[in-house]
Amino acid sequence: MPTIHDVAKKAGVSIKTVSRVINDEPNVRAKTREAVRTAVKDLNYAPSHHARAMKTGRSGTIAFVTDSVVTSPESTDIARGVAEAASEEGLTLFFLASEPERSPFCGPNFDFIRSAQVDGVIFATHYHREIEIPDAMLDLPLVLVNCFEYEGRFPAIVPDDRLGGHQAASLLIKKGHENVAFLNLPEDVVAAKLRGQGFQSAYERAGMAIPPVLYLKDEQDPDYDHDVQKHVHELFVDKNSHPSALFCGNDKTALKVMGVLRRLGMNVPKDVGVLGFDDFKLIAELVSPGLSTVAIPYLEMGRESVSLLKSYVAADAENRILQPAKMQIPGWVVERESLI
Amino acid sequence: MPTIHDVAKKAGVSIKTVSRVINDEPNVRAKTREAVRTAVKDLNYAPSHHARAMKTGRSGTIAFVTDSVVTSPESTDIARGVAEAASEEGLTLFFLASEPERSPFCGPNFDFIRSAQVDGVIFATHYHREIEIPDAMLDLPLVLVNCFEYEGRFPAIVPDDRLGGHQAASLLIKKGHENVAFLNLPEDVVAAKLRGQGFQSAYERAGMAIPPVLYLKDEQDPDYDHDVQKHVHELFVDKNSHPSALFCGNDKTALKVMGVLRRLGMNVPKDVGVLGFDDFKLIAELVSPGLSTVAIPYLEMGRESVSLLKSYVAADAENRILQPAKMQIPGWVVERESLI
DNA sequence: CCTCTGTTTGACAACGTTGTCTTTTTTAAT
DNA sequence: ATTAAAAAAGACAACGTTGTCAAACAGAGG
Repeated sequence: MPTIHDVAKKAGVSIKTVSRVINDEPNVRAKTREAVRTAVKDLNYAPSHHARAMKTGRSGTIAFVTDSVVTSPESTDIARGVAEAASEEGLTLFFLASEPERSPFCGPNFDFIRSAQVDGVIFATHYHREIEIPDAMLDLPLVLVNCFEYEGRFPAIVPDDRLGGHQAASLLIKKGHENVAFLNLPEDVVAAKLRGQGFQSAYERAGMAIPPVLYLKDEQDPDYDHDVQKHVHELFVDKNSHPSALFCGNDKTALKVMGVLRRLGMNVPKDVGVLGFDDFKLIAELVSPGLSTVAIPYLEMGRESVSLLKSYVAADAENRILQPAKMQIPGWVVERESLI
Repeated sequence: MPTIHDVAKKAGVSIKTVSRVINDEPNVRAKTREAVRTAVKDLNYAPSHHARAMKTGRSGTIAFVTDSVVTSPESTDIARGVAEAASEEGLTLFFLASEPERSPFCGPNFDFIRSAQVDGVIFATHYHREIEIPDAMLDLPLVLVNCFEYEGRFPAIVPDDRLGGHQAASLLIKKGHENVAFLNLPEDVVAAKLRGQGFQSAYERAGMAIPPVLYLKDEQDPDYDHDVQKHVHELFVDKNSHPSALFCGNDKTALKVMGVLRRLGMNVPKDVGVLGFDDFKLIAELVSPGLSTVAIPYLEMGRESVSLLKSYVAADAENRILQPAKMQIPGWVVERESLI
């Protein structure tokens, strides 16, 4: 690899002049600039990232830390958004995986973040939840995506799950569904609670009977399939309450539910409407009938985190402090064929 | 951020001694070592990645370049495998996205790879294809995943698509399906050609009539849905050839096909069997009936690429040359309920 | 032609490490 | 106690940049 010295020698100038040219600094004669440029081309010179970072203290890199390596649809979209936006902003991404059990900012990851002088950090979780961040992270611009800290010391970008539940309910109400049920995510999940609240509040405000919210087991649970089946059977067979529509905690569950309903001899959407959550297109668009669902813009949340981080980095450089805020990102309803 | 000098002063030793301790070098007295260790802890010292990389020439980072930011199931699994394996090996990942149209190793990405002194590069494509690599990349250890170079100058890890097609056909034959059709990927795709060959050769060897291979339009094509429908209609309505099973180019297509069949009033698997390709679990496991499909271990391919890269980096360090090889990774059949 | 600006260029230190070599200290052997 | 050898510790340069400051140069006005 050629260095700045090689370029300087080839162009017959000092290294400082080369430095000026490659950084587009003023006070270089056009002719000199040209000479340096050709030398750079000829030698195929690329300035050393490390030397630069060491001298200037900024590396032009940000660390993207995630608690599960792009495994859920949400985390995949967040990662995509972050990657795309970073690339557009000229930032390079360090991709760090944290073991889900441990705190994301301890051990090798944390050491690395500190040693590598990253300009900032984005931490994303694969489901909406609260997390703990060690004090040491206060030194560095950090943006949270799909998670938040209780004390609110860091800016966070989270989906507005309460609104999402409300939107789902509003759609159901608009379509005249009075007898419905919500097959929600597990109760200990932040999103589940919020969506449940939003869902019920919409029915309450409409002056209608408040529909039940049922909590399913975790998707990872080996009993998950059976649990879904059990709940659907309870509603339609045991209790025979026959709701006219089911709102599901996510699209995957919705698909499972549709399978169970079909096996019970019921037609979706004619006999029962089904409404999902997340708008995971790969599923929602593919299945027939197409799944109506509440969309959450995870990709845009990822993108937003980069531009938010940039503003924090900029503030940091000027020794200003930006008040961290929690951004609740609204979703919207996507109507396909599974609910009429 | 404290530096090695701060630690040295605090521990009352020279910087070189600190360096020895943090690098686990010998010839340091236990007591001294302990003193340094506590100073490191107290000051919360982390050695500068950049200074180190500059001095030693190795950065402990590898660049993961992909032509589409984790958008297809394959690329997601490859990325996961790479990320996991890299983390286990103590390597840190640079995540670079290349615009699909342009060569992956030009422009900012390429410059970055050169300036950042990465120890090696992994390049993955989101579908199996041939690519061109500029000569300049010969300087650096580079492993290709899901793609290959015509000249074979770089090691490549690709799925054994011919075998995959063969395996699918063998299963169909074993189950007694004589009248079948292959709704393949678009003809210009490498994988399509190979799978088609493997598929037909199995029937040929069995001394049976060679079934037709039909090529679908690209999934991105706005006419894709219609194209799938057209082909299925042709087989079952127009020509009335009524195959007993359909082998599909990927799981997504298989799902579409199942939808069309259902609308035609046919039951899967009783009236027609359906076989997919890729074993994209999110789809294959979720849908009912569960989709039988040919699994390709993309995750393991990603993992493998990291260990392969490591051996190339090691060889490079010793000035040895490893002969690049194309690894054809075999898949296997996963039987669920869509084919009897 | 000389001086005074203002522009262009260069010399050198510094960033935080590790490698090389030297010096000091300890241990072992006489 | 003396000496040789081995072990431990340190001084200093170097990696490839950029920032600071000083030097050289060009152009304008007298």
